Parts: sequence; structure tokens; C-alpha cells
Amino acid sequence: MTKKLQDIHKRHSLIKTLISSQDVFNQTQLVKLLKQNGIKVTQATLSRDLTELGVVRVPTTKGVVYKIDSTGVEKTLQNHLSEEIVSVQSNESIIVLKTFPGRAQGVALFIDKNNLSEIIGTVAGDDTIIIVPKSIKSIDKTIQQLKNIIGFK
Amino acid sequence: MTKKLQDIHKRHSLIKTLISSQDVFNQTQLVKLLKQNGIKVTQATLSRDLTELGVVRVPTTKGVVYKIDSTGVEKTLQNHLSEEIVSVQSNESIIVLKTFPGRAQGVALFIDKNNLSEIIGTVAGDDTIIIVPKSIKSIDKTIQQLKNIIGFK
DNA sequence: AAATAATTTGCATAATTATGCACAATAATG
DNA sequence: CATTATTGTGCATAATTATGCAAATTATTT
Repeated sequence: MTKKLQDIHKRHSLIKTLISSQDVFNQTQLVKLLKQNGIKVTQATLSRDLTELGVVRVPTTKGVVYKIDSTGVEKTLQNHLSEEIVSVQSNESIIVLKTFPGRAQGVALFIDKNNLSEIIGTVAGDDTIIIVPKSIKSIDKTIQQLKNIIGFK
Repeated sequence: MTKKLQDIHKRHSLIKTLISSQDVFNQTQLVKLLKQNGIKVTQATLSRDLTELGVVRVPTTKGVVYKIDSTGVEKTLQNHLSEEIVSVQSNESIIVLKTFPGRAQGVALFIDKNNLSEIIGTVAGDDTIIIVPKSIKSIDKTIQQLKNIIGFK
């Protein structure tokens, strides 16, 4: 299942790679670049993709180019964040979040940036994040808030 | 003299103020906002203004909005960039750009951001920038491109 | 597995932005 | 001060991007 979802994810990744590695001046150009990489879509789809990815248009002396929004990295991450998370578990006092290998730091960074009221702090390893709730009494509430912002169901 | 120049500056300032203080979704809206502030210009002029100011278009859930480019503060400087530059010299292989004291970093940053095809890299001190051309054979071309984007005559 | 719901995409085109050109305004020069 | 050069602006429109809608694909439910 989710062949389609993978396709979208793949396309989005490629878009980010392309606009990071070279100057992309318009969406028609991007259509061609994707085609060269075996992905066939129309300008309309790219318009939607770029919006979803939070890609900004920046004017330069050479013309307008697309760029990953520096202030919007989290936004981009949020879309794919749930895909990086394996599980969220807890005992009476601590929450443990498991991610795919190497993703813990990034996910923890995102959690920290959101500065949740119910979370005192986090520590991230390679694929595991330890999350300390404000109070062990309200840990369920903390988990709820956490799942909420990372989009984990 | 330069009543006109002041007008432009005033308009640019107002544009920056407006897009910083509220959501501006398109240039037609901006035309109206300026009009309310006693400045009458057309969309065409605003298109040019926004480019000069380095204003970026950022997609949001509410639609596309204009924003001062966080990484592009220097872009605003472009107008004054040539005023910061003392000289552009070179030998057979390297270009040396001299600026007024303390300005080298900012100017180099600007050059880097423009990602010129003819330039491999730059190193900036306090008032001097070393610029490495793609090839020493085409160094004249490099200098031309460089002067071009920094507006140095 | 069939039926239903939800999502994705292309097409056509609306909406928006960028720009060539001509003219006007300003600055520079003699 | 007249002349020439430079810069800024509007107009008209070209270029680019966004979107309503329908069809197709994928996911969910029964």
C-alpha cells in the first residue's frame, strides 16, 4: 500500500534537492527537471507541491528563484514528521518516542521548538527520544499534546 | 535635489512597514494600502520595488504573503553596496575587492548569495575580500560579472 | 471484495506578477 | 541655462502561478 504516498514523498524530496542544488527560476523549468529524473507532473501539481513544502520565491539579480524557506524548515518537517516516528510509549513518569534511525535529533529539535507547555525537556539519541513531562500526574495530557503537534495518530 | 529619490525611499520604507505589520497577499492589495497612505503607484512599480527590496513570497495556509527575506537583509543593501566599495583590482589569478572598514563581510555575503557562475568562492576580512574566479583564463569575465552585480562602475 | 470516501492530478483558465516600450522626471554635463 | 544622459513610471500585455472542477487513483469501511 501507499505506493502513491511514496511517490509524493519522493517527488517532494527531489524538488527540495533540485532547488537546493541549482537555480530554479520557474515551475515550467522544474517540470522539465523532474522529467529528467523520471518524474512526470504538470506545472499545476508543482504549484501545489511548492506551497505544501513552504518553498519561497526570492528575487535575485538573475531573476526569481525558489528556495527552501529558512524560517519554515519546521513547516516542511511537520509534513513528514509522522513518517519518521515509529512509536510513542510511556510509563508512569517518562515518555519514550522511537524514530527511524538517525531521525531522533531532528524530531526532538522540532518538539523543542514548539515549546510545549506540558514538556519540561527532551533528550535525543539516534533513534530514541526521552521526554520529561511537566508533571507525572498529567502525563496523559502531555502525551496528547505531543502527539497532536507531531501529527501522530 | 533628489526629491524623487526621497520619495522612492519613503515608498520603500512604507512597503517594508506594511508587509511587516500585516498580511499582504498580492500587489494589488499593496497598491491600495499605499494609496491609503498617500502614495499612488501602480502594480507594475510595486513589482519592481519588491524585487529591489528582496521581498520574498511565502506560501501560508491563508495564501501567499510577502515577507522581508530574513536572509536577505543585505539585498536592501544592494542599493548602497557600491557606496561601500573602494576598489576592485586583480592580478592574473585573483581578484581583490577593497571596502570601507568593517564592510567586507557584508559585501562578501552579498556576493556569495548571488552565487555567480564565474566565482568559485570568497574570503573576507575587515576591509578586503579575496575572490577566486572559476578560471584564471576568464578572469576578466569574472570581474565584469562581479562589478555588474555589485553595481560598481 | 464491493461500495464509499478521500486524495491526487491534469486540464483549462482565472489570477497575479513581470516586463518591453514610450514618455516623463530627474540628474549630469558643457 | 541648455543639452544630454540617466532613472523612474505607467500602460499594455506577456509570462508565470494558482485554482475550480472533473476524472482517476488510492484509502477506508461495510
